[in-house]
Amino acid sequence: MPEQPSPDRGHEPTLDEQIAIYQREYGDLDPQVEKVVNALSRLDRRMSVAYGRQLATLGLTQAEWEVLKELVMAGRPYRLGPGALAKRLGLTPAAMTHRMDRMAAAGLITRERDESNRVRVIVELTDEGREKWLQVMRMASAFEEDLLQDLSNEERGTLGELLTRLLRRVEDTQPDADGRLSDLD
Amino acid sequence: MPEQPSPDRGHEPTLDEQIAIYQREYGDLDPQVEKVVNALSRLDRRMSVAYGRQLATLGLTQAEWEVLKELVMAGRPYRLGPGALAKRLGLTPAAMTHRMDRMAAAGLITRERDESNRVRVIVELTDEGREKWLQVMRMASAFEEDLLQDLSNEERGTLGELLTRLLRRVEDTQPDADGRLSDLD
DNA sequence: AAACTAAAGTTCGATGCTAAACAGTACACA
DNA sequence: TGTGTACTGTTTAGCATCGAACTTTAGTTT
Repeated sequence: MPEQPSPDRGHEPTLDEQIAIYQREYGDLDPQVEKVVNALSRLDRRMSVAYGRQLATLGLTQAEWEVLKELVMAGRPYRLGPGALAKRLGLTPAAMTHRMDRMAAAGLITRERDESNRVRVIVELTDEGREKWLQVMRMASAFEEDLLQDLSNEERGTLGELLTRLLRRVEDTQPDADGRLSDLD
Repeated sequence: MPEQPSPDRGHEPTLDEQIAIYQREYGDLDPQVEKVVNALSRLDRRMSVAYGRQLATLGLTQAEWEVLKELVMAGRPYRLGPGALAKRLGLTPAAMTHRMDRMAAAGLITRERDESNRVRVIVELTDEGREKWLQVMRMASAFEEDLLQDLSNEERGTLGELLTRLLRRVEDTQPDADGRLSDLD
């Protein structure tokens, strides 16, 4: 088992280690700024992975969850056209067509033509789809509460406020371009 | 141009609007927690998009950037095997093979057999690859500094500390499983 | 030595995505 | 009435990825 002289430890560096490396390789960095940005990025990644695992236990893919979420957010009767969905999710209409095929086959949505304008299609959440959404929300809110459990109420407020200010800044600086922005809240 | 009676406003809800909708559709939510989690998620998305745009102006894809970053992080002489890269980036070895093909063709890396163990391959950053990395770092650090410009030094410290605590929490709770975790710091 | 075992990387088939070409419907205007 | 134009959703071709089978090499065992 020759692994002694091998130059490969498969070990991910800690946040502080990573910042130290960046500073060594590129002097002109503010460690405080790097810490915020990299912590943010790592945190989001870990959350996405955790989320993905929870979805898998319910037999859902990330793609399906995104669509469910948008339909619920649209409010009753939980209807939206494929085009609107595609725009909200930042997908091409082509991708949406295929996603609908799969989700309709899985019984999460129905798809029918709009009789008042036969070019349009109406995608509607099924009862089963809505039930899945509720199950995910239960798991997700428990996970999120657990994630923040070490923070006091005041700290949660502070964090929310600081993040909101950053968000406003980036939204002002980098306007939407299209409508293409999605995530897995 | 018939768009008046259309049920589709392509408009993304604000953070507060979104949280209000969630509460309407699913009562059992802590708005403070939702605010933190959703702001985090939105922020990361916006940053990724901004980052992707900057990379594009340098003629780089996100995929290429990830590989450049890992090679530099490995330190001089900026060498790593495809397997180690794949693990760090959370890709299958198969995907790595193709990425290498493209990046070698683009002159960002070289790929040669390890003569001391002819099953292994050594991927090494070219001077051009390193130069690209530096260019990206210059743009990125400017962007990050701009993003945080509204926060005082003290606020930056507080934010970094709070995020770090969240990160520690999630790392303890959701151990790595594999080595598969990457991001675009 | 000869044969197992383990490990690294590549090749192969299938999936989901994008971009671009396409087809069908509704409204405007002559 | 007929033609033009805009808008929707689907189809097609190409690409990146994954999972699994395969090839080559190194070390281990007998």
